[in-house]
Amino acid sequence: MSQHRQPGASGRTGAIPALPDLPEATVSRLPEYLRALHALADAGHETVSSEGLANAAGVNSAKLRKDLSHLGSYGTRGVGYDVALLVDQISSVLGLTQCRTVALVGVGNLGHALAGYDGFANRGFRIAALVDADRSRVGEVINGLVVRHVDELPQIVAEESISIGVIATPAPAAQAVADQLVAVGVTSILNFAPCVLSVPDGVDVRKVDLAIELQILSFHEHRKASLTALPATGGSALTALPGGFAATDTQEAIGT
Amino acid sequence: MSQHRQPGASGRTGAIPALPDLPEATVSRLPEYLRALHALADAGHETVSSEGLANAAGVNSAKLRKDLSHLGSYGTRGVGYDVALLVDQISSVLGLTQCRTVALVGVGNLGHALAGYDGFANRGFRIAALVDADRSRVGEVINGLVVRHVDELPQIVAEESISIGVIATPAPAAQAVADQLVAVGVTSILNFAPCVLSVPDGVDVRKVDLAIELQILSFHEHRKASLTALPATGGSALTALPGGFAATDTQEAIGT
DNA sequence: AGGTGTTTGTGAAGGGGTGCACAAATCGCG
DNA sequence: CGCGATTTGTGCACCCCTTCACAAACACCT
Repeated sequence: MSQHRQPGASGRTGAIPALPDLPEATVSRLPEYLRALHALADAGHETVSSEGLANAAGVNSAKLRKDLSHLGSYGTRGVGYDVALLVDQISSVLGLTQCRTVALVGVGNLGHALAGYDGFANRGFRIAALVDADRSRVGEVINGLVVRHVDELPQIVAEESISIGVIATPAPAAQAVADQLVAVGVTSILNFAPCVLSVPDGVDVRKVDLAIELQILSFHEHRKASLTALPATGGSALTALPGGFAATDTQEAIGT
Repeated sequence: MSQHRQPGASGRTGAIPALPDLPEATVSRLPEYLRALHALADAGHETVSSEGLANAAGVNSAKLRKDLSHLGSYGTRGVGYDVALLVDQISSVLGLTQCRTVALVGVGNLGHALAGYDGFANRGFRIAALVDADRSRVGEVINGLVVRHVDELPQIVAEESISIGVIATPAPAAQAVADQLVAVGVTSILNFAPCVLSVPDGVDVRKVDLAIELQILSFHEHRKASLTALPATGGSALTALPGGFAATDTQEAIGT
């Protein structure tokens, strides 16, 4: 967090949704709750207890209740939460009531897969434009979309109201692409390139680095191997590896 | 963290590496430091100051120093850190001195891209096996590897010493695949399927959900739009939110 | 209506992470 | 050899987050 929000700045009662200024940790878990709720709705459940939803989302039930309490009181004591109501509430808070359009830059190996990934459309995102800096790829059709040149970004943003830019280029090209996205008014970027982007204030960048995830797993694997190789100091339960970060913080990040 | 380690259990001086029991937040940042260090080494730098490395990794310099201090004192006051030495140290701590082999399950859209992603090989990981449950895909050659059936996992693990399993299947199939991986002895899983996996203690699962990242961005986008629509109570700066959270987080991992 | 059982919402305690600010340590130079 | 400049390593205070535990609230049954 680069800066803390000033304490009273969000009070502002009277506005339409009255933004509750959610803790960042809560925001990062809301999408997981939403996914679990959709699954429960598909399974026919009309209400869920905090315990049930917490299990489906892989978190502690107390944590779930506190998270939801930040959105307001949408549960009924003795009964639980109304699934449909909660879906609407969380969707609204996340800004998913309107379908958000995404521009994807870089149609290499990874970009190709992202362009065809159906997990986006299922959850309220529409890839509206494919862009690449390599003119030899311009014109190629992927999943019904024509690849356009990165220089056309201004027109593209004018045509479709792009709200998020996804960077799937090689690392050396990423910063230039980010600059171009910012220049045409994009204020949210999802970066798959393994490098740090520098952007002006007001622009959000989230980074996903597939290799980093593997390296973190490698660390734990390494540690587990070292421990089991030791003659067991005094604790006998080393085989079970009580240690654990097993499924907790894991099982949901990107949390960390 | 599902459980805390008992206070004195890790002291155990005398073992070969003397595992320092790193904070989880530090572990999630080490890969980013490693990437930045490689870039610096390629650029010809032999030493870096904490300030320089922190900038390259997108973190605070004090945080970086504290993180590195957990590994031991490998810096020289008044000079900085030896790049090559630090690369070796971090690689060693992360267990990257040996090349780790990965089995990838699910060669659909996403799996296909992961199989061809060169970011893995570059950083010490080798995809040693491609596996799918769909027999119509078995035999297909991707990036020089033949797709094999998931039932062959026992033989595959016997041939290659698999240390990490990557699940890139649709959500409904993920749990069954995880069970099979665990059954053949895999204790680290990277899960791209949008669902919660349940695994026994001792098995680490990290989850990467591309749609969740977009939803988190959507929230901030939504909030920014609501705020700018307001007459601005007092705060004008919206804060870029460059920092992030553990694992897959903003501008640095996942993160978390 | 009243009692009982269930579940939410939250106060409070504790742990962990972050960042400031400074002392200790090292280098280079006169 | 001593001094100043530079940079690391870390004690400390603060803040956020997590978790426990419990009172308040609601539904259902008799």
